[in-house]
Amino acid sequence: MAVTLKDVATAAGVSRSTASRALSGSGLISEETRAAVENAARGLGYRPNRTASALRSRQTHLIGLVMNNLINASFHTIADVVQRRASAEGYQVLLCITDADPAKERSVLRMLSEHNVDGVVVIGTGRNSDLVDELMGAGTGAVNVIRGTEGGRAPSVLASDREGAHAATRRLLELGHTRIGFVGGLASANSGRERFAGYEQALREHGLETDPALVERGPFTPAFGAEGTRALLDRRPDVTALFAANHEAVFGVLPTLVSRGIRLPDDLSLICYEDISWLRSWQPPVTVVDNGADELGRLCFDLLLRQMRESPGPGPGPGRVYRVGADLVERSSCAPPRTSPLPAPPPPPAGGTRG
Amino acid sequence: MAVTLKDVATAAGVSRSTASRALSGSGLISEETRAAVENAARGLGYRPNRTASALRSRQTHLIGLVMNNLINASFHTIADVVQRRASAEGYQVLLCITDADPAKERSVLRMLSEHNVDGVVVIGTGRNSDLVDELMGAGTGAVNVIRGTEGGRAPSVLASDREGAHAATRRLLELGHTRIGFVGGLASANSGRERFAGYEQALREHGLETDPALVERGPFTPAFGAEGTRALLDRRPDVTALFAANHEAVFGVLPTLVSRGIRLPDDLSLICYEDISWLRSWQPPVTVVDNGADELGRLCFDLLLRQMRESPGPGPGPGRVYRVGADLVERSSCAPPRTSPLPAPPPPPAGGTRG
DNA sequence: AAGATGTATGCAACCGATCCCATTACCGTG
DNA sequence: CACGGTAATGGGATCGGTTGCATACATCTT
Repeated sequence: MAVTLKDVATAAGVSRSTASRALSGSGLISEETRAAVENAARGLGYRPNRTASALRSRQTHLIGLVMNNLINASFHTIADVVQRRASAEGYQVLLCITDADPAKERSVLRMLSEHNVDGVVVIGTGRNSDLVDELMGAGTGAVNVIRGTEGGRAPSVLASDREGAHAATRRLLELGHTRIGFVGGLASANSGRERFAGYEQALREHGLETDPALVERGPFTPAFGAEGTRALLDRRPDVTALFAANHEAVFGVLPTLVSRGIRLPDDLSLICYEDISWLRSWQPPVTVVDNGADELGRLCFDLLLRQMRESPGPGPGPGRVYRVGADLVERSSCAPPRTSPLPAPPPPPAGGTRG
Repeated sequence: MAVTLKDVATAAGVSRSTASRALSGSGLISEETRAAVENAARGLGYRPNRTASALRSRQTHLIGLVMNNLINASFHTIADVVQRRASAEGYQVLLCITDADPAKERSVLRMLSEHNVDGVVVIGTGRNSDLVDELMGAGTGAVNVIRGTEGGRAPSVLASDREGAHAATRRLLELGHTRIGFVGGLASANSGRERFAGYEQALREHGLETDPALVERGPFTPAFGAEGTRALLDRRPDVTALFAANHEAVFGVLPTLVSRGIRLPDDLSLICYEDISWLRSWQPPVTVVDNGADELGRLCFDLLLRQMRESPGPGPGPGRVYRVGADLVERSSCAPPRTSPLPAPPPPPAGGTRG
């Protein structure tokens, strides 16, 4: 039904091989035959069959993008960047969502191998390095992002969670804050652990000890952000600055501050992790740590592309680790500590009346 | 290098055809040969080569997902749902981002055709129905979501923007509001047009005329949401309710209300379009119109699956249009109109001091 | 002028699974 | 016993490009 290379060859009066070489640009072809073939192809509306091409040439121009979910902002930023870079280089992206379920991850990696992808980007998963190594053994490229594998052959592109948290905390200390609250993720997550470590390190370097009463750690949810903030403010009303260590929590932290009538930066200073777009349009614009999600995406695809272009694959040694820096983006949510107490906690939910 | 069907066949002592039938489950196979082949396959770690299978059987088990961007919440919700449903049915998703650029769209659709995808989901684009029709002519399935094509053969799954906006506005009217502000998208976007129409219709049905001073329309950005809200509040301080007609604007609307010390629902009632997760954890939780993004995703994939399972494709008539309802999700941001004026506009940015 | 390079092209195998068709084996039945 | 029918399997073409090798002819070398 569809126009095949054979049709083009016939129309141009050459053999299939010649037509193939003319269109792929490889091999020796006279300028006139090339033109003839190209005209014939255009005239017939020829579309190369990539499946057939992939079968023979062992290049599918497909890459797999394996991630826990599409909701997390860093994840879909990376997905976005990888997709754009890939398509600019003639690769298509197979989107795979695993819900952080190791069994799904394994089945997805098997699937990708059956589809003969040329490369794999694995976001935020330090697991299954055995399957990834197996893929690499078969000549497939692979890169880990956000989380690396221990001892796997694939290179890793990691964020600088500890450094970012350290910079944020130090900035607050420099402004004169000494009672800095931490609202962030559990130690069970790598990023939660690292960011807390950065926070503690900055305090230590400033001669302060971590005060457990100033620390709220819990799941990566807005609900926890709200709850944790409330608890922290109630327990330590003398807190003068807050470090919100992940953007999911921020969705809970900010509304809670608002509902208590706490104004930034006069009543409280706030720094958030990850540069979510709406933190820019917040009143006032919120100072954030940009974890470099764009750069993570760019770098990891470039590493993958390099692997895919080199013939066989890298040596058997463990994959190199690359770091992408985190930047403190100063906006207007930080100031020196306030001198008077925080506004009173909110009045009990009164029905529709106002003072 | 890799284990092929031939190896499995040899190991099991049968021919390639028999091995193929045994593994694919089609055709007549004795129970014992099937078991023998399956054991051989397992033993050798056989992975079917989907590229080869696709070439011969003309089924790639790939579907294309074409969308403007990954950032828009409805879009990535739909992408998420489609990906999950697809992978549950053994299909993989090729992610294509077009930035709403018609030229990119066309090149993406051509690319998908070259990759021989079994189906295509086109989100939020009413264009290029010619290329989509061409795909369908070649036996590929296709579905439009959010926006349909005029006269194209692919079915469309549309949201109920007008009805949703109508329901929201009516709810505010029922509470007794008569000065209801509209902050939303330009008429150049379909959703902007439809939602505004629903707003106007509800007012009309209530015997009210649209007051241009209460309407702010602009780009789908937080910046416009903030700016529009400020302008509207300044122009009409007697406004008692606000309908924020898209979630991008909401990111600007809410902070602006907060910065003016306007409390929900006592000072102002607010309804937002699209059920973004953090509107649930806002203080107070915000009443929203859920445009049914999940259901849009589910339905459009089911329609696609049906097409892909039916042999050739639908008749030549124009594609059917399906509607997914919009639900008003009542939370706590709405109340009867206030009786006293709004709090005064914010003080000029004073440097660090507070009353 | 004969041999050595080099350029342009065709032939045919090939990638790995699928599937039409032929073949064989085995059953029941008139 | 011959014959029709069905179940199970093998043979080999096929999907549509790609690619190694052979071939043909032109150009260059000494």
